[in-house]
Amino acid sequence: MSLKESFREEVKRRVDAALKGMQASPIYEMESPDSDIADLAIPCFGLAKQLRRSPMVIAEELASLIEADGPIQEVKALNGYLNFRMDQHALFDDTLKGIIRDGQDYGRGKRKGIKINVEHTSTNPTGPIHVGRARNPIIGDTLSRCLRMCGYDVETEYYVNDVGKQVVLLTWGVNNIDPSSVDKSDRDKDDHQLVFYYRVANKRMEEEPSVQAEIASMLQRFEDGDPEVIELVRETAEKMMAGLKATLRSIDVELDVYTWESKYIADGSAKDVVRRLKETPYCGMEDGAAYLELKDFGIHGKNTRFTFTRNDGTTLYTTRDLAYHLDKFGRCDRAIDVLGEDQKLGNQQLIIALEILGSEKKPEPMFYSFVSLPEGKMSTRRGTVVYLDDLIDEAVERAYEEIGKRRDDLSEEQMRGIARTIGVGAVRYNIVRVQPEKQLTFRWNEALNFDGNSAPFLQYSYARACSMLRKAGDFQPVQDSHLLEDDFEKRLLRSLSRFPEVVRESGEERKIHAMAAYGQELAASFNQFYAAVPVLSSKAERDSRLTLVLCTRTVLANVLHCLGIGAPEEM
RNA sequence: GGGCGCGUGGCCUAGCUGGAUAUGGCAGCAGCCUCCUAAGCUGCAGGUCGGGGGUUCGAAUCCCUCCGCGCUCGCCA
Repeated sequence: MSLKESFREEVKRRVDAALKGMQASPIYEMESPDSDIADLAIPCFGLAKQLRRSPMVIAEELASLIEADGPIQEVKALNGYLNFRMDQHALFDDTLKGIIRDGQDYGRGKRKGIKINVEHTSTNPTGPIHVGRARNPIIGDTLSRCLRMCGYDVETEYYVNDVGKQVVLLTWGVNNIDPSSVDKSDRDKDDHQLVFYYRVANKRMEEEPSVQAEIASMLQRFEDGDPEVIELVRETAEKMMAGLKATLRSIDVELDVYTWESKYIADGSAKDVVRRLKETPYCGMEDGAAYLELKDFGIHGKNTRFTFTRNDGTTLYTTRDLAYHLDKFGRCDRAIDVLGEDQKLGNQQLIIALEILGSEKKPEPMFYSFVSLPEGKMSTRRGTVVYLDDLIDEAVERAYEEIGKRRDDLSEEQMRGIARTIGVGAVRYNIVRVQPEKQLTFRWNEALNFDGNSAPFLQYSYARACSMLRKAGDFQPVQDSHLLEDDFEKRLLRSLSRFPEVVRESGEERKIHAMAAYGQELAASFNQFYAAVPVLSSKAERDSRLTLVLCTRTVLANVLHCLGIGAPEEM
């Protein structure tokens, strides 16, 4: 049990005993207020009714009945609250020891032996990743890292939609449109080149009935299993995917598994799902198409039908998605899907259908709202997009300029390397710092913010700590906090002690923005300490303070690691 | 129209399983490099927590209602 847990237990034990002495039933809340007020507080308002006395009086009475010793350093009544302070030095010593002992594993939860599959990104291979969708890989990757830190075995997976009209349309375009009639991207990446074919193909399909017919027949041949068309589509999708993977790599996102949707047609599992669904009592037919009636499952709206075959018996995306999830469940204990908010209804239907199929596992969706532009929604088809590649380039370039303003002692290569770390970090942090369900409007000046609540702020603090430790040379770490008496030092120690709880919250409750907020808090505590307390020039306290810097560096590194953001040793 | 989500200082945001003066940041103003990286630090200013009802000792938080924004309601993916 951690020190904080045993403190909590002890408080509970003593409050229970005191209430018993007052002939009151021990029904009360325990909360953690701001750390400058108390470590643990019990509001006495609820007890006031029971005891027919004012909360202030009750708090005073309880305070007089409870002695401060052991893990409890102080008991105080204030404003109708009974406030407890834990033995700070015990906590601080414990924190320092823990960080020095565990290093990069400080805050890591116990290995759980539970395998979680996190599916994320999964954007259609019809165009480059744009900022509207960029939340997906960044949220997915960050969540995966936080879950690993919690002690789960995590596998990340990209579900490639290589089936259906969109990708066939693109394939038609690539193979039938005269390249000289298509705009060229100045970026030498297949996803950027190919998207122009996609746009032209879309336009021509809308305008020319002959093109529409051609694409329809191609789609038909694809679904009939024509190897020639399948090969062509696969080729195009592979090219697109190579571009998408390169983009992901540039923001330090790599996925463990790529699963192609066409697999579930080829291996017959999608057909199998159709067969099984048709045997259920919820199945109905309309004009030859099979559907599930979901009105008894809490689905509202005009249409409670979940159609799972076309009238020619071929499968739909949702059918294959069912087969995919059943397959995935066989490979993990839990499955988390990071999805755009447009998938909400579909996902709800998917979960019900899985239940009808008798699946014991359910996917756990995590939704995010789309990023829009000030002038409206982003659209690959219309070309009203900001591409992630362009955002990254711009961010890295900006970071490079900033380094140039500050440093003249670095090589070109060093500057480029640091610029990349900072630029990419800034973009990732900016997305992860807000709750996923908040709708976001993309603005260049906000996306490229390097001050305040930003990745460079955390990175700067880390680099600062590194620099101090470099200058300090060898020293003996002091795993004892008795020389750290300053308020700035105490606040920093308190922040450091909170990290394990933040790991738990970010993974277990899937609040990855809590990790970002914590990083900001820790960096701020450190910078304040830095400004107020001399370290290298101090005498008796030097080793103690250097230990504090060392521990801060370790925890900042762990935070940045959870966020998937690089930790530059200088900047 | 139905469902789901969001609405917090000029802008972004935390808090939302009810509790003490509503958290940070950006932009603004005023200071701080003879000391460990000023991408930093200190201070000032800025709030009807969308509006209105209700529940409660207590509401940003729960309930009702209205308003605004987003997503969605395909034999698309």
